[in-house]
Amino acid sequence: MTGEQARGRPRSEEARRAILNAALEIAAEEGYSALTIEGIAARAGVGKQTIYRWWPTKADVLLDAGAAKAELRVPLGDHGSYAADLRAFLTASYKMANDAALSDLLRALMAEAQLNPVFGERFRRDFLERRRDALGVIVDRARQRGDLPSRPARGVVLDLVFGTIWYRVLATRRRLDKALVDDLVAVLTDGA
Amino acid sequence: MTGEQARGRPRSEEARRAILNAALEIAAEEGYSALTIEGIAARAGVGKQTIYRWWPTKADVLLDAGAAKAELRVPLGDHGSYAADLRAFLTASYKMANDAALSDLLRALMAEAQLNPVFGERFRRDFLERRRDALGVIVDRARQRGDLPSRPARGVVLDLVFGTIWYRVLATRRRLDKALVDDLVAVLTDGA
Amino acid sequence: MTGEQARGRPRSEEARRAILNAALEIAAEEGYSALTIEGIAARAGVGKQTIYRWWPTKADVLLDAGAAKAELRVPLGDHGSYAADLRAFLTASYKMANDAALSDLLRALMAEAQLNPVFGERFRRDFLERRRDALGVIVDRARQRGDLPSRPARGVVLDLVFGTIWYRVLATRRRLDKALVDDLVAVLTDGA
Amino acid sequence: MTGEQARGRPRSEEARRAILNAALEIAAEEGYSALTIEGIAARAGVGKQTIYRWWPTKADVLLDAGAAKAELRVPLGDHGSYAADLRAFLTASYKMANDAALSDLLRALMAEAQLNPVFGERFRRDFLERRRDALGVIVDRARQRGDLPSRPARGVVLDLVFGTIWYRVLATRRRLDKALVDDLVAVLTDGA
DNA sequence: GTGTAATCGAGACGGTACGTCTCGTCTTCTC
DNA sequence: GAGAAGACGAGACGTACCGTCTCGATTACAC
Repeated sequence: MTGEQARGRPRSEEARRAILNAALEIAAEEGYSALTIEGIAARAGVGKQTIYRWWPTKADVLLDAGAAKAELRVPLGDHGSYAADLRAFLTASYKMANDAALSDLLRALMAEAQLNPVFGERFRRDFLERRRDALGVIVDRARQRGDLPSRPARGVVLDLVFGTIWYRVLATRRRLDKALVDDLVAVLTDGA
Repeated sequence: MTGEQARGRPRSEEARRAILNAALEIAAEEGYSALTIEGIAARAGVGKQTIYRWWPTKADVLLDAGAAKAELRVPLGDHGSYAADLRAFLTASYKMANDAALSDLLRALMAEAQLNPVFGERFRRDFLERRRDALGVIVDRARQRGDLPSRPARGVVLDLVFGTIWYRVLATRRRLDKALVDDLVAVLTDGA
Repeated sequence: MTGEQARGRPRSEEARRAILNAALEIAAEEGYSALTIEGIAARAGVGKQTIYRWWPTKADVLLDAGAAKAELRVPLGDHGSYAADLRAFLTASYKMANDAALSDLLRALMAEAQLNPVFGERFRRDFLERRRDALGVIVDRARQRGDLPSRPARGVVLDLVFGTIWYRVLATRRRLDKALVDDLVAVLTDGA
Repeated sequence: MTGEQARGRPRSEEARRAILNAALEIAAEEGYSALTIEGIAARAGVGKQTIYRWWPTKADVLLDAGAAKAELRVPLGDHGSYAADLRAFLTASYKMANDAALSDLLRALMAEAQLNPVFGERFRRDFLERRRDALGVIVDRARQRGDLPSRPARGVVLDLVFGTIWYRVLATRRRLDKALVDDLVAVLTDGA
């Protein structure tokens, strides 16, 4: 019996969309730190309570709003070799990271994850771990192919790839480019 | 004679110390997001204006407070080889990263750097770049020794090392350990 | 049906009363210059915003708080002659002026009216003019009776009566007494 | 022997003048409530301490600054009769009261006198009582001449005259004019 | 001339209140 | 029962002034 019989007025899909759009717009136009629940409610033409009823923090609204857009852009198709798979993954990733709106969003979410431990946990589980799993598929496939160098360990590969990307996004603010991809692939595949 | 002639009552060194200590204490006890200028002022027994006079944001107070402690813990002595230098640097770094109070501080500052672009610029210049320069010394020394693999490029080495460390601190929250150091050294020195 | 349909949570009558009481209490206990919006909010157990939402300045809070008490104490009943009406009005007025709490309130409001022109306009319209109108009724009735001396002009009677009372309250701080009432009545009725 | 032998650097007459001028200028340009000790010091090019050393409050600075100007404008010459003396006094007074800058100053000082009891006492003693004494001379002279009506009592004459003037200045903000003077003289001299 | 002492401009100090902003909750009527 | 509206208690923000303090520099008189 899945069906708890819904009673009363059903949730408004229109309000939901208006909230997510408003959040993305404000974040894009004025920056994440200018984003407030009050502002979202005002722009969406929605009561504050409607937001609080469905999302615990403004970061969750944003995470929800950004989910569809960022999801599934990463190709996991088999390109025949570890190096080729890696290259495809990295290239797709750096296109995301070089999208200013998207990287601003990610930086804000990562920041919020540090400041709010409860959101941090959700962010890690719902976003970061999924990304790790995606790259993990590539690594596991390489291992099965016998394509994977003995070092570094599987976990370290993930740390190293995502660490480098995130560090450029958060710290140096330099664009990710083909040279970086080449170096990372070389390093992880024994310079083949 | 650099000396701008000081006019008026000189800055109180006592107040400065009280402010930095109070900030560190509150951040340690209650977390960065519970840190407020009002709280610092109250605990330090100081007027709020005295804080605003010398620091633009609470993050700058913390950066200043943490500066002395975090500085110079990194050994740049010559250990005879690139691998040995790297290992020493990484070992020292992960001891810092595994210090809970210190890593909490760093996570908060990195978060704030994302939310406040002006502080971000200061954080990058006054902290992150200095750390890069330190590791840069090791890489440059290796190049002179003829010890440095052709790949990855100097800049990528820095991104990769700091990226991995920061990612563990910010994203996976897993301790840095000897296995990680070993893998990083292996990867960067052609698995020697 | 005047009724603008009220939307949202209605104004809290309880908060309103708590604010007015707190303001009067603080003014009475510590004096008008020790009265602050923060203090009122704290004593009333109310957010500052709730005060700012409904009153522009602390003087307006006090004016509102004092309104009910000061109102209607002035008898306008017909005592048969101009002299008798005047005497009744003056006697009632000086009882008000000799009430320490009330005269402190009036002095503070008159002072604030000088310092803040916008409040001054409100004070004049909502308090001073109403008082003038009350005495005006007595003067007009005397004129209809044929009881009114040709001099002074109607407006000057009001200036003279209220001027004398206010001057004692503001400047000499001497109590108003029966002798003053007798002299004023004599002067205004041709010493009858 | 008045002469305490002055030791140390003597008081700067230049600073004193600069302070009084600055106070009058700011009060005239921005209004009394925008007048601050900091503002006076800044405009006068003077340290705040120099103001606090010589005047207890900003109202005292203003009282001092206005003293010379307001003083002695009131003629006490003998015009031969009580009515003529009164008329001369009132005419001079209403010219003062109709001077906008001067009446703004007086309103501010009277307001401050209500809010700050210590200044109030000084204001009463140093300004209001002197004005009463001046008019008192006229009344006393009338009594000696046998010119004075039996009513109202001497004190009430003063209350009534100054009360009416102050009330117009503080409350109705209407200009004082010849008609008022005529009515007051008539009322106080038995309509002679 | 060489103290000694009080003044001066400057500006930092510990405080307090300001008026605003946003939080997350609540209370109403409407759909 | 969900939603829009908007008032509520709470509390931090950054600013403005308060009145005090601590500097170095200046200016008088006393020795």
